[in-house]
Amino acid sequence: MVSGETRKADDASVALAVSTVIFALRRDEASGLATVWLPLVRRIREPFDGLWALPGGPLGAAEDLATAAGRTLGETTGLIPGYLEQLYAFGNADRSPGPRVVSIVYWALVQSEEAERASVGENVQWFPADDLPALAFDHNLIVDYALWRLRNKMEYSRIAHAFLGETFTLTQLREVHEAVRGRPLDPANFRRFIEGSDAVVATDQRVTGTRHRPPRLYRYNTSIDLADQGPLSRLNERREP
Amino acid sequence: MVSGETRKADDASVALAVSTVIFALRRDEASGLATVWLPLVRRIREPFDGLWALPGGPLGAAEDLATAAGRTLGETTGLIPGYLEQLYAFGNADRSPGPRVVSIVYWALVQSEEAERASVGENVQWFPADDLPALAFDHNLIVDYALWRLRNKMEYSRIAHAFLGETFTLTQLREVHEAVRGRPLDPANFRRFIEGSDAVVATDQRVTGTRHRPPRLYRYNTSIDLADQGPLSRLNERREP
DNA sequence: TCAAGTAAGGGTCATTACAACCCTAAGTCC
DNA sequence: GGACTTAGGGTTGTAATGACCCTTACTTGA
Repeated sequence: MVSGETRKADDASVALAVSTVIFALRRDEASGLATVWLPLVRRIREPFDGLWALPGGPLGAAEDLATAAGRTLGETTGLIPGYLEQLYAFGNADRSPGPRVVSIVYWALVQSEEAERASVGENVQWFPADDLPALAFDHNLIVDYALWRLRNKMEYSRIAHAFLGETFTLTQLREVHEAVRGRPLDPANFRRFIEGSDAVVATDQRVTGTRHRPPRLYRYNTSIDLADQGPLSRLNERREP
Repeated sequence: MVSGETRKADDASVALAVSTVIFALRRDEASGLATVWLPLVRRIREPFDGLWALPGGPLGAAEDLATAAGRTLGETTGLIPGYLEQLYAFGNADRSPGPRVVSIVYWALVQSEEAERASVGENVQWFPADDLPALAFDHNLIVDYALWRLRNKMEYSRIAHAFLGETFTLTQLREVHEAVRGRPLDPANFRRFIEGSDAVVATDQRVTGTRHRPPRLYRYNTSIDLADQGPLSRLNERREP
């Protein structure tokens, strides 16, 4: 008959971790097509010593969850995401051998240029999101879910610009959608769709030096953004069958 | 450079709680219209002593998160939900005075008849979801978010039957949608929509004793359900702007 | 200097989803 | 038997979407 907010868990050995699935796009030199990649971190202790895992770490004492996700991501990979949203809390009793771990997982997007700059070494590497090796814990499941959320959300939301810089052409924006959704989109229809939603604002600049008609540069319409995540805003989710 | 899955939080005083927002429909005697209600539990200790709060409790040592949500819900309210899904993990550092609490919140639906049977007393009461008093912690925010998720999901998903019994008429199903979405729906269009999706299967039974043409009873098409929650199934979410 | 090549950017048209609306069917009630 | 009520089926107009076409404006190569 009592709300349990302030009771402690009976078993104090439940550890709380925060992890982040962060995506960037990479262009394949051969085909010219972009695909979705993510950085993973090699574990250097048991369990799953030597396997690849999501970047993450423990929750700081006075730290919000999203802050912890950003901080641990930065500490392990050096990346600063342009978009960050809670994905799911994974806490099945059998998801980890040894002591019980509940992971609150975030998913994030980062610009390609930013991704290039980030530290990569023996213990941090980028992998193609739909062709991963066996990961530590239930992290394959987590990545699959995050990838599905990304694809789903790309269809109704305005997150694509988090993969791009300040300004971009509609073709670049279309290529982001094509990379995530995995199929080509009609350029004319895409243009009409984007300009119909006021997701984007035309600048008066154009890209010169291409071998064709110079495309106009666009900027994201930040007057709609406001807050973009979680329970504070209703701008961020929509459907699934 | 290390995945933090098995490290403990620096501050062991972070408590992990599981709470549930559970909705049922109630028909207003006067207007005949149904609205969304939820049960709350009165707190009997500090902080927020005497205020109403969501049912919940601590996570058991070897217990999955959803199991803990169902268990604590049953212990405090006696309700057994027909639908249960994770909502969000609330963990802002300032969401509770005193020791740090991270709450993993679930949302659930229960049949009206089941809701009637459940224990109600001085410390458990039902409230209309749109018109709540000031609740303990950030629970007003949580309920608002859950309500928004319910309304959103009702538009693309097949969860409405969780408010109803084994069999039901299309008018009953339509009234559920109307109650949640808060506006009347065209009966003919609704019928076509539902029969077009194979969400529902006609039985050969009809309801007799009404003062009009006897309506056919339907049953939900369980061959599509399979799993319905979380990362294990892709059947459960969709859009938001 | 000019033709070929390429993507930008604007348009049309057929198909489809959906909302508004109408009409008949099949019971009960008086 | 006639009025009343909801079930349940149909039609029509409109908006959204995909497939496709055409012109524009630049670069490149002959």
